[in-house]
Amino acid sequence: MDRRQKKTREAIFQAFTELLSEMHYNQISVQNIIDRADIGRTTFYAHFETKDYLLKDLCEELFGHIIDTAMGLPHEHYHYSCCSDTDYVFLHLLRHLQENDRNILQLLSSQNNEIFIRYFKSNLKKLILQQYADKGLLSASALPEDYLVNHISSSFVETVEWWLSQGMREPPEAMNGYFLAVIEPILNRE
Amino acid sequence: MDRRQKKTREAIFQAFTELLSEMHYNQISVQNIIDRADIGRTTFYAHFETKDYLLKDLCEELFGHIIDTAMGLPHEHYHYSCCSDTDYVFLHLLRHLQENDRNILQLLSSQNNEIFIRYFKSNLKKLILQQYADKGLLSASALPEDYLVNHISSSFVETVEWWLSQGMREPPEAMNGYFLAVIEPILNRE
DNA sequence: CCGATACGGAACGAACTGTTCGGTACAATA
DNA sequence: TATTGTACCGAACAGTTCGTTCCGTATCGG
Repeated sequence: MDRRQKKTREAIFQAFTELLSEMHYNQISVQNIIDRADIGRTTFYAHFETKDYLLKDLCEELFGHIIDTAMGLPHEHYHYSCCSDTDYVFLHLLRHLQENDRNILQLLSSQNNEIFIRYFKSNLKKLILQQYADKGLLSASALPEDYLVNHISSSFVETVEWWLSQGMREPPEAMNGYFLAVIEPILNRE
Repeated sequence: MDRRQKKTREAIFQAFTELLSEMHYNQISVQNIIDRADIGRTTFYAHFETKDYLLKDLCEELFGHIIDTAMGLPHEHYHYSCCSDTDYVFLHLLRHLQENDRNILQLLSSQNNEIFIRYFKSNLKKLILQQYADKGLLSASALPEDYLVNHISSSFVETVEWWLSQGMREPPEAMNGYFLAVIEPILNRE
């Protein structure tokens, strides 16, 4: 990709991210983004059809990246790791979040968190399915599988939200413990 | 309150509710509401400072009403009811929803559901606190109380969301069962 | 019946949107 | 180095929405 193009795209993402942590999505105008990114009006529309598409692209970059690395993780590590895959994957996710990659924490705890929570959750479901469904952990329960998958991914996301709302005082290991404490009793694990 | 005022307010709520079930909140303009409600521009702004405040008022009417009746319920009924309060309150909520009071279902399952889910959840937390915390059901666990309250209210809301996404095929009793199945194992109930 | 007040309609300046056009700066290639 | 394509910029555009103002009319409660 052209250096100029990449630079502009980054500038837009950066400006947009800053604005998102300052005000609500609805209140942000394209003009705001243009001014903050210091680019021409035409340039913005050459990159993104609309503000909604910009949001969509940003979210796909953010959460697609995080979840994909987490999904690829067990395969790389399972030779060295003695503990259960599922335990490790969520802990890895929490640690990854703590590193605040691409300012994802500001976005998740901003006024706009609902937007990002939705993307986060929908990406998580794929991961949950890979982690649990394949192993038959969901099958023995009387509950529908998709109800359980939804419950588990929601519970993880809320754990993260609660973590943020508390100022991330607790270490990732503790949060992983909380999450497993509300999930494990439901699963079919003998 | 003046009849005219009440009538206008209702017309605005009605128009707004219709529009919300047809398109996304962001896409609705004040002009849309005015046209649909068939009122003057000045009149709208005499009632609501902005579109956001209109949404806020609508949500407070909707969820405040539902939760308040549910919170008052056990006191009215506990003389006649043999089953546990907590079991009954959530079942009552589910039945209440099924009756589709004030078209609340359209709103909860529309493109705008995130908005209403948030209000729903925050109102639910009060109810959860009343239902569980007073009885010491949350105390014995190693988990923080507000983490648990958040988890329980989120789980209920997601149960409702899942119910809607399935077209509400299952009866309220089944959904109540699902909800209790993921919550009961965590609680301190002997 | 009368004073208060809620409603309606027209018009306003300001802001934002998405597009067009012509000119400039930069990138890759030969 | 010269050329060709492409990305960027700036100004301007018509169209829409917003929130407010002013004034006349209709309706309410007492």
